[in-house]
Amino acid sequence: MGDGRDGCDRRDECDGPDERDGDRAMALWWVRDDLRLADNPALLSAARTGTVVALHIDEEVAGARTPGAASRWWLHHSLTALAEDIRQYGVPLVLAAGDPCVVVPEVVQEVEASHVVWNRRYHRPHRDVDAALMSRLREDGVAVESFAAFLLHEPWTVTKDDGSGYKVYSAFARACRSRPEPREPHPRPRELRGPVQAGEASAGDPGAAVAGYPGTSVAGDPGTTVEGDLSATVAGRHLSTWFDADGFADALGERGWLPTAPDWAGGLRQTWTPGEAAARARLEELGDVLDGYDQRRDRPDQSGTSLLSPRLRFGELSPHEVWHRNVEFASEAMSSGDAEAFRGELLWREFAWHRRAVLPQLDSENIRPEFDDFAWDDDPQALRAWQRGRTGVPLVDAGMRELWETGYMHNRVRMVTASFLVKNLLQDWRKGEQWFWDTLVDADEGANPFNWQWVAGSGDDAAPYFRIFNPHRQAERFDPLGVYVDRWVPREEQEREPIVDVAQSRREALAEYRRVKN
DNA sequence: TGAAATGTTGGGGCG
DNA sequence: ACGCCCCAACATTTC
Repeated sequence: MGDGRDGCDRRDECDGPDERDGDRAMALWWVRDDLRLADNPALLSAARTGTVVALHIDEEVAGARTPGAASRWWLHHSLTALAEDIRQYGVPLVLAAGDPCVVVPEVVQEVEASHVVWNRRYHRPHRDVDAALMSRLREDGVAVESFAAFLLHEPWTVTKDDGSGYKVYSAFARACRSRPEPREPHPRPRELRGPVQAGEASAGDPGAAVAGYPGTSVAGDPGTTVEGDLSATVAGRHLSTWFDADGFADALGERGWLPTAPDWAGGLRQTWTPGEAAARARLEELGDVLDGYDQRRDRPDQSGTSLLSPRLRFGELSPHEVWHRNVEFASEAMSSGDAEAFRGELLWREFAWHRRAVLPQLDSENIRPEFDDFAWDDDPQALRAWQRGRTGVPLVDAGMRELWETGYMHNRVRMVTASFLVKNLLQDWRKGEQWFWDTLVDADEGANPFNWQWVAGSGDDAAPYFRIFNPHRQAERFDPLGVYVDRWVPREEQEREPIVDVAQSRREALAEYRRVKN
């Protein structure tokens, strides 16, 4: 674990597919936060190796949180989209649950996989699981490889001269920019083969695919035959389940990731289409977004942000693809400030993960220990009012309602609402972090706790404790006509009395911050 | 990726 | 014409 690389080779740069016709190797692609076909080095490697089976695990990992409710909603639909995409090739997406160190070897045995691949992740509990699993599989004689795909710069590749990591964003960003340009994105696999041939599996009649097995030549593609043992039971189900859209949907539904009573996901459905195709469609609009981005990204009353955060969170797009698309637009007569500002946002995401990789307690412990003394107010009513957008402060309420309704909140409003919870309501930042974790579709183990500690002032290179947003002033500056607030809060409600005196509570927060500092 | 408090300056009203 | 005061506008300091 010391070097943080799962002990594997670096194979970020994949050459073209191996021409190994007749190679019947079976590769298991463990799908995590990389729900895409494009620029997916693990999938590309699996496709070059031979026949591919995909696996997604509802994981129980000590020290790592399960995704929040909004993220589960997203994951449900994005997995559905992915399963559909790979079913075209006869590649099944197997769903399993439990400890990966138990589940993966089981699935390997069931599908007789000779290779296992995945793209690396960076939260320490996850890295420990991946490292343990890798050794275990290798002991069993299984070939295992992991790849870099989630970040432009893996945390341990950006270091100061003494080999340690960065704690200050500006220095980190400078170091990133002085490194070699991130690699170009890989194409989708040119060939992708599953145990069942394309056409058969997606024909809507799983029985036909199963009946054709084994050893049946598939018309139109005489070079390949159906292979694998469909009588096997994978993750408690007959293998044919995973080739069948309905069978897959049933199994996914059993995870219980969609809300039932009440169904709070209506706004999410209206706002988002999870899946790689929709992600790519949005990426195509990046040129429009970048025009004036430097100024407009701060304006919640304008659609000036990229909306790519959940795409990156779930890996529907790779950061490499986003980065290079940005560069492409930047070279097209775009004011360089706009493209540069957007790059800065991508690097901020990298920085959050750079810190997270060495701070497994980032979501639970103050990075600056003096904050352990802070006398947070424990007021469930105030917390509730904040969560539901009933604080009586229009911009705060607008943001919290946007979040509840859509699973998203404009970035500037995130800063304002977070500052308000911590520095006006004096509630512990962890309560806000937990709420965002549960309600944001882009909640990320790196960015979410990192940004909360940044706002609270308890992180390194955080906003200084005295930097307190005045929500009225922020509304004046960034939503001058009240367009954003009007969208989320009815006019008459905007006249309500705030639950807290903004000026007074600010002074109290400053006094408390001053006390713990000394 | 702040905002309030405090300090400075300069124009204009006025005696 | 001059000094004084007020205060807006801007700059600096402080939290």
